[in-house]
Amino acid sequence: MIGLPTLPSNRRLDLKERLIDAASSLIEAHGLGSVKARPLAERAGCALGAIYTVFSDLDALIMAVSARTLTRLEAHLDKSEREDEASASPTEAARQKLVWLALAYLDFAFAHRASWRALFEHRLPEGRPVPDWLVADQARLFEKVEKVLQPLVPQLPGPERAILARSLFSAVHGLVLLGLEEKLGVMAFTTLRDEIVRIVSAMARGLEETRT
Amino acid sequence: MIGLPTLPSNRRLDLKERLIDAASSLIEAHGLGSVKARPLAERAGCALGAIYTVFSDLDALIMAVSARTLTRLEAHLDKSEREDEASASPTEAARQKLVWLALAYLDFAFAHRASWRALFEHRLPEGRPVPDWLVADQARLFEKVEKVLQPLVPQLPGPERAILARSLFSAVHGLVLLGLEEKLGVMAFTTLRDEIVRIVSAMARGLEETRT
DNA sequence: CTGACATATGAACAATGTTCATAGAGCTTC
DNA sequence: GAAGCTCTATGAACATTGTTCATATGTCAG
Repeated sequence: MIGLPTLPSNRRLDLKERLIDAASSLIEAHGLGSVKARPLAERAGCALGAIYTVFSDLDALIMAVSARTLTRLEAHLDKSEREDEASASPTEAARQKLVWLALAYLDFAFAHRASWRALFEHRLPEGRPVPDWLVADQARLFEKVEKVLQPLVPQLPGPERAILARSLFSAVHGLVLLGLEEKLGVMAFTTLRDEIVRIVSAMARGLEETRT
Repeated sequence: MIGLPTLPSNRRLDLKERLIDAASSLIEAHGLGSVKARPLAERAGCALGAIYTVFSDLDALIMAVSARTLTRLEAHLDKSEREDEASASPTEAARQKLVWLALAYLDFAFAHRASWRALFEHRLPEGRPVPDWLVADQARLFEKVEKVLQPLVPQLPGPERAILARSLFSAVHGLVLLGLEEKLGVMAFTTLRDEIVRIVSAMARGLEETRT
């Protein structure tokens, strides 16, 4: 066997990494359903049983992939926030930011379709709770919206704003989800973009009216 | 023998019905993942192999369940439309109808959680196309929204209105989907109701503004 | 009643996730 | 470097699934 002598813990981490990579590329190539133990072992260059020395089962591996995808998604959204511009008014700027955030979400989903879909498609066996760290990772997405939302509805109490943020996120998520859903005939990307602009703008305007 | 174009005797139709019932109740009780061949056969009171005399595979059976669920959903939404009231203006009435439609969607999803979820959770193996009749069944949902939408955006050309209807549906779908998503901590039903009212109203108002 | 066709059956197969007895790698001690 | 000890990696074996197919059973015309 070639390879430099590595400490056991390094080897473990390395294997973990390789398995996540293998699962990622399988998902991206043929969807969540193609994550099978034997192909995974082959791609990661390890024995079948080795998988279970670093992950308790395939679900745990898939959640590790999800965590990585969420990190990348967050980074992608952060990038979009930096593209600020001077705007007429603070509410105008906030509205603009909301739209950008939504478009960035669409871009990510489009560019990494299968991985993004796997995030929501994957379900744990009945009765098994989602780990707290994964829930927290997802909750951070809502917080991003919440921050941008602040100037639009300044009078709204914090908890209600959190709920509103979740709702806005959900609405955009629905647009992207069904827009890219092949079951319904995928929408043209530019059409989808326009629709997101239209709906998010409409929501933002509608929200402003209720401000007082 | 390829395909199953056998003559539909009464016994066959009966078995088909029983299998759909069995699958339905399994889904409602323990989710899509619990639809397994052997329990199905037992519940339907038939032999294992009998399943494959009326359905080409389990996916076909699940799609039959989906068709039934869609029919019920449609009926449920139609009921909500009849609850009309005299309103101040035509646009006011349309806005109200949109909200009712969305709330009816939420009610159905809440009352038949697992079946409703199965509608979107189920995925065919890669490369197998969704049958046209199922696509058509789903498309009818969009049409319902489209009809209600007409008075709100009368100047919009037909095709664009169809797209807008799909977008509105998608947004509401997203709200319901993530609102009932246990992965994220389910929202209280009344909160979710309020949020749907808020968001749909906001969208409707926002759309009206762009009318001219 | 008999033969010919149709239908139902469940044992057997293939694909899959997971386990575990075993082989072997790495480390310590002499 | 040999011997012993611990910890890891291995893949054959098992359990659970969807699906098939040779066979048993039913049906009905003549």
